[in-house]
Amino acid sequence: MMEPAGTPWKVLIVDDHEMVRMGLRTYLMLDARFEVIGEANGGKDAFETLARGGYQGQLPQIVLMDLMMPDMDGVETTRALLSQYPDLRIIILTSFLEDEKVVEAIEAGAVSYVLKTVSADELIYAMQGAIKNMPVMSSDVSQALTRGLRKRSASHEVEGLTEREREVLLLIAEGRNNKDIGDELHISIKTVKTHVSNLLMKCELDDRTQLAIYAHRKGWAKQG
Amino acid sequence: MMEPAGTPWKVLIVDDHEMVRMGLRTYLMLDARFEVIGEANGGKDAFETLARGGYQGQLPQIVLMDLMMPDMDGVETTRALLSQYPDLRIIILTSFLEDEKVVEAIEAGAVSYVLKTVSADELIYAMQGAIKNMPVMSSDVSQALTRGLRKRSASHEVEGLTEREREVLLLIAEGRNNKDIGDELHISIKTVKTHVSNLLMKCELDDRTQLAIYAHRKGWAKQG
DNA sequence: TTTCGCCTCGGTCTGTAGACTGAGGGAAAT
DNA sequence: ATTTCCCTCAGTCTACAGACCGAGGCGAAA
Repeated sequence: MMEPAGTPWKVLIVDDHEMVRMGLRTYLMLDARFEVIGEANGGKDAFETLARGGYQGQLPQIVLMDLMMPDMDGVETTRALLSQYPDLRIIILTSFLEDEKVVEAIEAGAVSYVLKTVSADELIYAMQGAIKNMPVMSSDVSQALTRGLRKRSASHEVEGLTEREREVLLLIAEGRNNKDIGDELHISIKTVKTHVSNLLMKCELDDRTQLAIYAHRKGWAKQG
Repeated sequence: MMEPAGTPWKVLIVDDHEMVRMGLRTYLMLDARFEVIGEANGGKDAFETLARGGYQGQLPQIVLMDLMMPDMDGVETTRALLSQYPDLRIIILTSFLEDEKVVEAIEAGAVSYVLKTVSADELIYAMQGAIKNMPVMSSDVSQALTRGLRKRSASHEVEGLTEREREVLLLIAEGRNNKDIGDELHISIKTVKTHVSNLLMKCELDDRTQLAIYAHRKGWAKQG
């Protein structure tokens, strides 16, 4: 990825909040090194537009991507985009600092993870880092990253449950049914049932209600 | 609240995300009827600045307030501000549509509740409504409001669970099945089902797993 | 006495849960 | 190269869950 002297880096903004897109555009208008070539209000929108040849035939080099979007998750979109366009530099923008999400985002190939509370200066600094493929993260974010990694490695040993089983367990602990869980995890209801059966066997319990209680007692459930 | 002809309405933006503030300011620069006189990055910031006399001695007439902020909640800030400055017109801005939050916001005195996904046009329309003290809400929001009110009125009676229903609920929260519960309480499985159905209706939940979680969240369950 | 709420029980019916069996693919370890 | 583990999915079957219907007894309140 060579910088053509004098040519601004082409930026795509993906966020479902128009006012955030507007704010970002305003940020970047201040800096001649970047040019916003397009906006998308969701992951699907972004993906489809790129598949159709980009914005006025242009492909972005940098993508600023919101994490929480209604149609396609930012992490998921990151994975999808990078599988097609591996040279994209994707920066995740988010309001919340969730340890797991940070890990997922970086795993998905995002170069940086930036909180929406940052100033224009800090964002542009992160974007400059992105060009050089150098992650620029605040100490908050890097702490969350290491915490998330620790949690994950720790939870790998938890009760001999697999990653997937734990995901299913947490959703059960939220009161979701199998159909719901399948939709959430993008797997069939059959597979969900398999995981539930395995959970019941491993935890030596009789039904999903007991699983939900179990998770809450262990403090694994959200807002428990 | 009289409109001085030709004088723009003074707006205060309260949001912890600088890029949202920037976006909003850019929105409002397009409209001469509004002038952003100040910004705050949180509830406390806003409150303290107003207490010190406002922004360059000016007090806002309209406040655009984010709901989720780290230091002081948008609803809380709304309540606090209105108790001091009852003429403020506060519009809540948020990313998420939570039934309860909508109700709380309106109760706190916010004139409107607007999603961050709206366009500049729609926001300005809501602000014009705010001037006239007329709530302008999308159908999404008004539905959430009515849903939230229903839920609340229902949950006020949730203490209207009968003795028997509470007993059944606690047993469900222990992970017992209907047969078990029937044996425990010396009643038929049919009667247990009746109580469970009534519980589901009163608590507005879908199945016994959600009932168990509900009881645990309320702290009603044993060893919860 | 009538009314009302609660508890009790029955039947029917549909949908989901969960057990059980079998099977293919991928990734990592040996 | 083989084993092993995990994730995935299918089909079948039984049991339970829960909705919806109706109904009787019982005690407290109007």
